[in-house]
Amino acid sequence: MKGNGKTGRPIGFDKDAALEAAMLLFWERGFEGTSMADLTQAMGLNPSSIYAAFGDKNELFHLAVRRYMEIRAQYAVKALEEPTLEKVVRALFDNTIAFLTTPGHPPTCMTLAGAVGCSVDAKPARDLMKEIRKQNEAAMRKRLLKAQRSGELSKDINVNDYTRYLSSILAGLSIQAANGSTKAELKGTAQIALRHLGY
Amino acid sequence: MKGNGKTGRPIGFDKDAALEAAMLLFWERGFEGTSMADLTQAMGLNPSSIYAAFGDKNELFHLAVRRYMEIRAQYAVKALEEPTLEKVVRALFDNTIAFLTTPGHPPTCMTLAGAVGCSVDAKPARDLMKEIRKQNEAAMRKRLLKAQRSGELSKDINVNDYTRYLSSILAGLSIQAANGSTKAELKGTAQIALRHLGY
DNA sequence: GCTGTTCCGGAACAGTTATTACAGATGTAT
DNA sequence: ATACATCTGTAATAACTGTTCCGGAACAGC
Repeated sequence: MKGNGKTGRPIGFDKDAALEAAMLLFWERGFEGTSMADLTQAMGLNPSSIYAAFGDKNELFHLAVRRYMEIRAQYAVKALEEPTLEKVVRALFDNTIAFLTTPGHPPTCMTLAGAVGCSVDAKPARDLMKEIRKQNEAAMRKRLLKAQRSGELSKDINVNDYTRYLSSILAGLSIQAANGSTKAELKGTAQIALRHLGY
Repeated sequence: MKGNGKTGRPIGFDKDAALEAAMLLFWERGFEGTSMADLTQAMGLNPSSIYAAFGDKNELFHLAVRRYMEIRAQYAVKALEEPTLEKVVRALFDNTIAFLTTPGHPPTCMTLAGAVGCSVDAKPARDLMKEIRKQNEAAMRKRLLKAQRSGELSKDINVNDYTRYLSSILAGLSIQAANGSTKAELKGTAQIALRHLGY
């Protein structure tokens, strides 16, 4: 890592593709359930190449999660950018369900599959998942506060509680999907949620 | 396992206490995050004693989960036994929150901490968790169907969707608690949920 | 007292874990 | 062409994985 990168033998593989493969494997098996041997196979690389390009397992996991957030989890960010509160909430549900039922990746949030219960060694990974879940919630809260200021959300409502409520339902949907619920079933669940929310 | 158990050296430890220790460890660290070495230490037993008394790691996990369901997770069963639908729903939230905030054990459902994402070796454990989550949901559905027959729940409501909706919120609360939410925060969340449910 | 059965402690097992060392290959810059 | 920097493949590392084996201890029934 000390060179200027303009000399020496250049890297012989697609770094993005390799990280994508690692991300998908971590997503499916979690941090602890994914071994370096699994990763070498899925990424098509030797251990040394992985360590040189991405660091150790923890750093690789970090990078994989970052990639997940930037490429896969933008549906939530996009939903919060909708102009009205109703559109925001509807988009949150629609996008989440579309995300959870997209073929080619596990039907769960990586933040739940990554690590919930885990060994002491994997605690950093678990804390990272927790941190991201809280960040997502904070982004939602920010949007709901804005809606409250604009009058779309009653001033009588405790935004913190309301945020946690919404966040809970969405996390619950992820568990539902992991349980094997179909897209139609998830939509039915969301419809009831939306009705109860007044939409 | 061939003897009649009436002869030979008797067991020298409290089987229930040992299983309780194993259950707590699995609850906190999940199936994969808990090693046999961890278990021998927590249970205060040698490997041979564990294998003789409980079978291998998979069987021990099964027994631990069974103990969890019988001793720790009865709050959900009890809630469903309430006489009216409103009392059932209120008890589901109250009991769940009390459960999640009880000191002495992790602030999550074992069915979520046990295994969500995991290696292929741990798939049986993950499937067991999924199976139990679905069983819990089936019990809720049964109670809601009864409420619909008695007229407490509108016939226009799709009970399957309604069950999944309730189940989702409760699972979401468990994630909330794992995120570090306090009892007061969980109660605030539940209050909004109850209001939206019409209570 | 024996005899038979079971349990206990600890070492040993083969396989896997993440990680690194090393030799050779492959490129760039001069 | 030569020197240098980096990457790649393989093999080794030490620690840990779940599981089993074995000598001896501890009990029940006779």
